Amino acid sequence: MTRPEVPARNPRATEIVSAARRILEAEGREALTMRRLASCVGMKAPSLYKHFPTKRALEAALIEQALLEVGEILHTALAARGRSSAAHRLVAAYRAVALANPELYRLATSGALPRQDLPRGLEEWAGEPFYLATGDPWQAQALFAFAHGMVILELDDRFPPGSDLRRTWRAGTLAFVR
Amino acid sequence: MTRPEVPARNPRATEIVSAARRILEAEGREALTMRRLASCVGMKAPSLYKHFPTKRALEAALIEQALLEVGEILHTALAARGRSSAAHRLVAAYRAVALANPELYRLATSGALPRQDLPRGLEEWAGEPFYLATGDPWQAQALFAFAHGMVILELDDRFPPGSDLRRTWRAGTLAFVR
DNA sequence: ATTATCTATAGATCTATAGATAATGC
DNA sequence: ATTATCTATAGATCTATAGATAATGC
Repeated sequence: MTRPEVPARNPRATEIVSAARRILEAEGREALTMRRLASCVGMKAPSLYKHFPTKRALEAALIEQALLEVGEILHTALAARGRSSAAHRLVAAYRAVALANPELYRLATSGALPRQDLPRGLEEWAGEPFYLATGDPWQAQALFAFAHGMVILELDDRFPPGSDLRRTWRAGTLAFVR
Repeated sequence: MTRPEVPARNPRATEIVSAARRILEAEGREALTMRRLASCVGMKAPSLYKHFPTKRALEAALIEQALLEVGEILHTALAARGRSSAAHRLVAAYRAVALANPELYRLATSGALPRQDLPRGLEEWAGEPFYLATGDPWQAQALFAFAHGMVILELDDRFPPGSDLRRTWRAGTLAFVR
């Protein structure tokens, strides 16, 4: 599978998406309003609608970025062929990219995916490394579910305080490798 | 660990929580507003504040119910000692209770837990079966992360259409049992 | 006396559209 | 001529408080 083409955006739209991402990461999803975003790029809220038809479309652009970056990192990790197993490299990369962009990760993975507004094949391409690493669709989905569960529980601070998550990641990944 | 005591609530407060749960399951988290809830129990929104100091407190009451029910079902599944392994019984019960109450599950597991507003020890008691089933804290957390990941991805329709999730659950659970 | 309820309202938001005006590109 | 912007505003919400009034329990 080859990295899907994403439609090019003009500079202003690109700037808007960057600003949206900064607001999202700095202040969370609730803070990302059309007014706040507009003021961040030096315009008024109604003007944003010349660049994105709805707020959903803007969020879809952020999700597109997230999937592209995650896919890129996972494919790279898989291709690295280090001394650790493919599954280990994969989940380590997955955790790293998610924790580096917690709010973007949350936005991209919680709730329904706006598949209509996303480039065709992007979702599949981003998830492909799990299939390549395990060679089995069910193992792949299960490993992905484990990784997502770990990340989202970690981000939401759902594990008992003082948990050694490094060991938990290892225990889970080892289960799949054996 | 024994099931923690939860503070008793008077009939009116109980009725309010039940109505909140009905709204939540029927129409989702967004629909659960103080006004909508009030009208559902035949009062005006400001009157609710005589029973719950804030909306967060009301949500905490719902989360308390969720944790109690999940804990109950998991402990029961573990105690059942059927022909399948403890881990298999556990995740099957987990999936069943979550899918039967999808919006409540989402409310109880997404975002930070309002630990201040929950009975002491409830969270630990609800999660205990994972520790009992695996006998190892890291395996327990990893199995829990897998189960939560599966459930939330399933609820959010995140798996490719036509996925045979029964097989995915089996593949993941087997990984931990071996 | 206490409690549960009401009305009225403060004080904030939001997303999105209509229509006018300024700037840009042929 | 087209595009990007603005102002003004429609049309909805929300949570939560203040203070008045009715119902209940001693």
